[in-house]
Amino acid sequence: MAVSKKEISACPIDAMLSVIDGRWKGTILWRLSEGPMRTSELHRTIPGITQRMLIRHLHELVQDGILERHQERSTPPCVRYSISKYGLTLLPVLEEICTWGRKHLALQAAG
Amino acid sequence: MAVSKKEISACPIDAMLSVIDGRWKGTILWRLSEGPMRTSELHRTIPGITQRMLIRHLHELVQDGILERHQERSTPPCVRYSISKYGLTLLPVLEEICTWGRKHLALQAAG
DNA sequence: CAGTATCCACATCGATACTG
DNA sequence: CAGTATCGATGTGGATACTG
Repeated sequence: MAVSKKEISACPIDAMLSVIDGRWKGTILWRLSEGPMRTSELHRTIPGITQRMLIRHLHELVQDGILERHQERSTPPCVRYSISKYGLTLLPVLEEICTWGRKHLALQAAG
Repeated sequence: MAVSKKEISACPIDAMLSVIDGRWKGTILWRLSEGPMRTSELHRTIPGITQRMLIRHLHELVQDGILERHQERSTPPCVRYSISKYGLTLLPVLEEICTWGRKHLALQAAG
């Protein structure tokens, strides 16, 4: 869109959507809601995602305060991502979204 | 995105987001939650939206069953849009999204 | 392993002009 | 007034190769 959702927007709905908007962010949060994970682990368990998009989305989520990045200084490097305390406040909302979405899919299937 | 959110997706979150995704859909639903409105009325009260995008989003929302379109056969034509019974089930979720978004904006403003 | 750099494809959106 | 058609801009994501 011409006005990127990344811009500062006065609309609270857009503000929230901008955080979870992105092809894979929902899936990423879903996986991480089960516990911290390494980058490569996420990469393996999310079919179809490219490394570029994975890293990109992870960093954006960190930027927004939703995720935390823990790096163990070692060779080769080991980075773990987890949902931050702030990110936890997002999960109930995602649940609601998911619930509605499930019903919507069921209705679509029914015709 | 390459895989359009309009595609049939097995992910409930994407399913819900695809319904409200679109530069202006949040705002449109917001306005219509206060009551039915004519196309021109919406056009006037949503600053910056073009006629094309307004109509486009309205029709998509009708397609998804969220809105209802009432046409009075007259010259010139008079069309009113309102939130459908099904669309009403979406509003509480939008409220949740909005609430979280408001807090998020407040935090951003705080730094 | 984690992350970056390029390059490209495509969907969405905006501007404008037009129709019934 | 409600809606369509056309065209161009651009943002987002994908493929691939590369670095520390």
